Amino acid sequence: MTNKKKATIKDIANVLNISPAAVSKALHDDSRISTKTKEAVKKVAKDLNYQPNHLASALRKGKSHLVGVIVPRTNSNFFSSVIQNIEEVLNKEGYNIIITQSNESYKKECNNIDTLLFTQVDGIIASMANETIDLEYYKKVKSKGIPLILFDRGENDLNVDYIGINDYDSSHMIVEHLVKQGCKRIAHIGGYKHTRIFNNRIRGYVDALKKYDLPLDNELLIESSLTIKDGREKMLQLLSLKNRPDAVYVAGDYAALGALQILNEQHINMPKDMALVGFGNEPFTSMVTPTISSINQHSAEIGKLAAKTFLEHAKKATIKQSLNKIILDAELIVRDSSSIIKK
Amino acid sequence: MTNKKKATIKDIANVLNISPAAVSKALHDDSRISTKTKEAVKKVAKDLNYQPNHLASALRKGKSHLVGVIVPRTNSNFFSSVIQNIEEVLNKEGYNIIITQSNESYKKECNNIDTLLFTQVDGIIASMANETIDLEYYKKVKSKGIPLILFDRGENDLNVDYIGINDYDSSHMIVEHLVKQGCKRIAHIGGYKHTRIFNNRIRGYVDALKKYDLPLDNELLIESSLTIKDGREKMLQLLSLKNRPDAVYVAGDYAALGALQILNEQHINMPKDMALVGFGNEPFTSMVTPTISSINQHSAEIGKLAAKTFLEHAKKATIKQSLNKIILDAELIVRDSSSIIKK
DNA sequence: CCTATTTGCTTAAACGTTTAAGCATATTGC
DNA sequence: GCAATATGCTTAAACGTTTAAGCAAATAGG
Repeated sequence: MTNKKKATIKDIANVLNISPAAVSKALHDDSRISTKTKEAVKKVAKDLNYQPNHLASALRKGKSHLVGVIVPRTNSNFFSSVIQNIEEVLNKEGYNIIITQSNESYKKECNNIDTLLFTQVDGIIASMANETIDLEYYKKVKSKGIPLILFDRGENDLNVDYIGINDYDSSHMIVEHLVKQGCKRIAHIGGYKHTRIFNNRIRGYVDALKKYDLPLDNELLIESSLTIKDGREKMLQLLSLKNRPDAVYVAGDYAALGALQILNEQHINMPKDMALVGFGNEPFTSMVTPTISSINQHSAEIGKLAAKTFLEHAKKATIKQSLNKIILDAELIVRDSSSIIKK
Repeated sequence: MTNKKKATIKDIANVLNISPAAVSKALHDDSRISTKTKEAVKKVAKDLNYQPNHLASALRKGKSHLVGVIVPRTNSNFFSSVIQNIEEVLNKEGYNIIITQSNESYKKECNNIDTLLFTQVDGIIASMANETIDLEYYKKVKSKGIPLILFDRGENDLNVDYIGINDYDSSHMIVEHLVKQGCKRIAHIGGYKHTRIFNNRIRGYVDALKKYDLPLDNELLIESSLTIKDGREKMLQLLSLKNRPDAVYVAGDYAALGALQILNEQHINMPKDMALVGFGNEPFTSMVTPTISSINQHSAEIGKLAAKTFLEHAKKATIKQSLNKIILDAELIVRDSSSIIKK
C-alpha cells in the first residue's frame, strides 16, 4: 500500500516472468494474448496497485488525451454550464480537460494558448475574450494542426468550427415581445460592435425596429462593456434623455442588473414605465426584484456539441477542417420585468 | 510556419551540427554551454518554431508540472475566485492547473481523483463535496506521495494542510452583530453537521447564544442542504413556529436567498420584523432587495495561500507533511437585511 | 503428412527530453 | 612548466509506454 515507487508495467512483467510488451497488450485486451495471461496480468496489476503512466503512453502515442478550454471567466453560469457539459462528454471518451480563464484579457488569452500548446493538448475549445480582435494567436493553434472549436464568441472570425445561438433572431424575438407588450420606444444597451455576437444582436435590434415601424433613434442605441457598473451608467444616460424610452433591451444580464438597480433606486416602475429584458438567463435574473426577462442560451447543449465536434475531429486522422457551424435557436424567458400584459 | 511535424531538439541539433544534449542544456541556460552556442540554439529554435514537448520532459523528470484542483462547483464566486488565485500563483512558477468539479457528489469526486492521478499531477488542491464522509480516496492521494492541500471543506478530517476561515468566530461575529441590532430570538439554518466547517458554525452559534444569555431553542436550529430551495423550505418551517424568531443566520448565501424570497413573498419586513444574515458574500447578496449581510471568506487569499503551500511542498523533495494549517479571520459585511439601527 | 494459418508470446526500437559520466581542450595557480 | 581546474561539448542511458516485426509452437486444411 505505502509503496513509495509507483508500480510499472515492467514490475508486473517481472512478477509473471513475461515481457513488458505482453503486459501492455494484456492490459489492452489484445486478441493475441491468452485469456489466462490476461487474467494473471490484471490480478498482479491490482495487487501492485498499478496505475498506468499517462505521460509515457501519451508521449509514445503522440496524444495527450487532454483538451484545453478557454473561457473569459468561469463564474458565470453560462460558461460553467458549458464547461460541465464539455467535461461530461469528453470524460466518457477518456479525455480530460484543462480549464483556463482569460478574464476578458487578450494578453491572458495568448498566455493561455501558449500554456495549453505547451501541455500538448489534443485540441482547444474556446470562447474569446471581449478584448480579442487580433486573431494571430488562434492561427498559431490551427497551424499546429490541432482542432480548434469556438463557441459563443468568435463565430466566423476564424475559419473554424463554431457553436452558438442565433443572436440576430434572439433580438427579433425580444423586440417582438416588447412590441406586443405595447412598448413604443425600445432602447438597446449593446455589447462591443467588434464582437460578432454583439454586432448580430444590434443588427437584429435595428432590423426588428424597422419591421415594426418603430423609431430608430441613435440616442437609444448604446455600446457598453456590459458590466454591472456600465449597465448602471448607460441606464442613467438613457434616463437623462428628453424623450425617454419605454423599454430597454440589454445585451447582457449583468448590465441588465445594473440597469435594474438604477430603475429601482429612482423608483421607476417596471415594467409599466420601463420594460427590461436581459440576455443570458443568469440565475440571478430570477432572484432579483422584479425578476428579469432574459434569453436562454442553451449552455448545456452548446457544451455537448462543442465536445462532440472535437471528438469528430479527433477520430478522423485527416485534419481536414470541414467547417461545422452550428447555430441553435435561443429561447426567450419572460419574467416580471417585461410582463405588462398579464395573461 | 505550416510545418506539419513539430520541431524537436534533435532538429535543432542537426541544423547546428551539435548534440541534442547540448541543445537541451543551451535552452536551459546551463553554465557549461558557451554564450555563442546558446544564442545560436535559441535563434534556430525560434526559426523552427520549436515548442518543447512537455510530455517528454515531464516523463523524464518525473514531474508533470500540473496541479489538480477539485471543487464542488465552479459557478460560485467563492470557488472561481479561489481558482483564479491558485492559477495566478502557480502559473508564475511554471505550473498549470487542471480544474475538476465534483458537483457535490462523492462518486464524481472519486472519479476526479482517479483522473488526476492518471494525468500524473504533481499535487492536488481540493475542497470536498458536501456528500464526502469516507476519506479512503483522499488517503490514496497521500499514499502516492503527492502533496494534498485542502481548503474550505475538510479541515482536520485528514492529516494534511488546510486553509480556511475561522467559522467558529464568524458565527460569534454574526450573533454579536444581531444582538447589537436588538434581536432576541436568533435562528440558525445551518449546513450538515458532518461537514466540519458547518459544525463549527453551529458550535459558534450555540456558544454565542450562551454568551449573550439568549434562548437556545432546538426549534431554532435547523440542518439544511443550503440550496435555494431548501432555504425556502426551512424559512417556511421557521415562520410556522408559534414563537417566531426575529433573526435568521443562514450558513450559506444561496439558502439565505431562498429565505429572503419567502420573507418577501409573505411581506415580512426585513430587517425590522426579521433580520437576515448569510454566509459567503456571493455577489448576488448585494444585488437583491434588500441586500443581504454576509461573511466575506477571503477567497483570493485562500487561493494564494493554497498555491503557496503546494509550492513549498514541491520545492522540498522530502515529502514530510508538516501540517500547515492556516485559519484566516473572516469579515462581516453588514447590509440592509440586518441593519436595524441606522448610523 | 506437409503446407498454411493462427496463437501467444518476445525483441527491440521509438516517442522527446534530461542528465550522469566522460573526454578533450583551454585556462589558472604556483 | 606542470598539475589542477574550468570550459564546452559528446555519449549513452533513462523515464514508462506502445508497437512493428519476428519467431516458435500449435492447429487447421487438404
